[in-house]
Amino acid sequence: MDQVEVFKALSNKTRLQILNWLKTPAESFPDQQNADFENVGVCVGQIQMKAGLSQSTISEYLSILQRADLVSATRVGQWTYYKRNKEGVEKLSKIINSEL
Amino acid sequence: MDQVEVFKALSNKTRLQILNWLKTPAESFPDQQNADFENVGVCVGQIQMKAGLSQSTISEYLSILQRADLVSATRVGQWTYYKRNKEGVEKLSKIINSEL
DNA sequence: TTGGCATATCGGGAAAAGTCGATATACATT
DNA sequence: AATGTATATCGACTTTTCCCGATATGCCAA
Repeated sequence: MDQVEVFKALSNKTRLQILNWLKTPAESFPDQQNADFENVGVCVGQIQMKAGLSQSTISEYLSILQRADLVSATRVGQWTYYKRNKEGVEKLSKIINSEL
Repeated sequence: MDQVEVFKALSNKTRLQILNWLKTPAESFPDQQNADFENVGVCVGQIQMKAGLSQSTISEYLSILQRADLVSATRVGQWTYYKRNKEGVEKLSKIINSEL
């Protein structure tokens, strides 16, 4: 894992917010109450609406977070669901505690 | 504390290295064996030599780390000694564990 | 198979970061 | 006072990031 890439992914207010929303999706996205999105995640459109930036920007932000192993994506039909990647966040936490 | 500013400070290979060096200065700077720099820190020149970038760049990098509360500085005569800021790093660790 | 959504990718303009050499400042020594 | 040394700041240039609109792709329904 490239540590710099992870910190770059976190160097943006909106991306930090997204990660924070995905930590507690039920609270952050109360409108979407159909699926068990605790397991699948939240689709791009919901995140985009809440963030208030353009669709292309949010799509790119999510792939930046994914490349940093901070979220994972699942495609279902025409939707892509993103969820927090526990392992990646824990790895980051360990790096900070052991190296910084 | 501005979280984005902290992550930006960490979004650079050299700055990450510096922080890592300052975690164990005795091992990272074996040449400088006079003072108790465990308490005071390491002067800019030593860090610059080890990093291999220009003096102005390292000076700026150190002030970026300082603004992010990751290091602290002490001026002694014509030298400025930088050391790791335990509190700042711990605060960062807590943010990651509670918000991301 | 055509049209409509959801998402991804592309191209670009503006702003910020990376990095340098030159210069300024501040302290120490003679 | 003059010189030397350590660090900080400035100005400039290049590279990267931010964020958009436009377009492409992939999937679904009629």
